[in-house]
This record gives sequence, structure tokens and C-alpha cells, in this order.
Amino acid sequence: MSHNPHYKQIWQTVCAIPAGKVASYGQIADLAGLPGRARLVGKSLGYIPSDMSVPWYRVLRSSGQLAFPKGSEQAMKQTGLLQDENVAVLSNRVKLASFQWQPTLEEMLWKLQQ
DNA sequence: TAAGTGACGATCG
DNA sequence: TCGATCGCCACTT
Repeated sequence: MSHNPHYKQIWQTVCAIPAGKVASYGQIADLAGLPGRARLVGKSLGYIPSDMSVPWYRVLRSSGQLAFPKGSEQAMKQTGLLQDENVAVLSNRVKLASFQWQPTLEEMLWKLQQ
């Protein structure tokens, strides 16, 4: 499973999300060269190797909702981590209009170097 | 080989 | 905004 070469590409893309910003699963899939494979992104986040620090909590659903049910341990942790970066989380949801990451060409080129 | 399963997305009511 | 539905696709059983 973690042999899948696409996973590494996905993790690197997630690493390129700047602090204080968030991205959707579909957006990550697109940037990683896997358009339409949002579900694969979700899976890969569950397989992040422990020796890699990936800001998985900056990835949300396309609606801005957290991927986990409100009140779950994971959701509370994710909410805390996002608020530490000044991202407002209200009722298990983030305002994408204010916090969604919009990659610039420079950021994309930087990502490709990694 | 077929059926079940998801940290999803778009659409509809 | 919310839940139900369907389409989607890699992976598991």
C-alpha cells in the first residue's frame, strides 16, 4: 500500500501547504497529478510514515468541513492544530473563502523541487 | 473474480 | 446548511 508511488507525491503536495492555509482533498489530488482521485488522497493520509512530518490537518473536504465527525478525538486535535495557526474553525468547519490555499506559480515550482 | 469499504466530490431536495 | 444519493477508484477480503 505504501509502495504506491502516488502516495509520496501526495504527501509532498500536502507539505507545500503554507501554515495558516488549508486545501481540499480534490485540490491536493489535482496538484499531485491525480485529478479526480480525492479518495486516494484520503487513504494516503492514513498511511503517512512516522518519520515524515506531513500537515495532514490542513486538508479538508471541498465544503470546508473537517473529514472527521464533530467531537471525535481526531477532529478535536485537528481543530486545535488549525487554531494554533490562526485558522478559524467554527462548528467543525473552516471558511474556505478566507483560508483556502491558492498556490502561486512560485510555490508550485518550489514544490516540484522537493 | 466479485463484492465490500472509504479521512471524497458534485448534485439535489 | 444538511442529509441522501450516486459516481468514482484503489485496496482488501
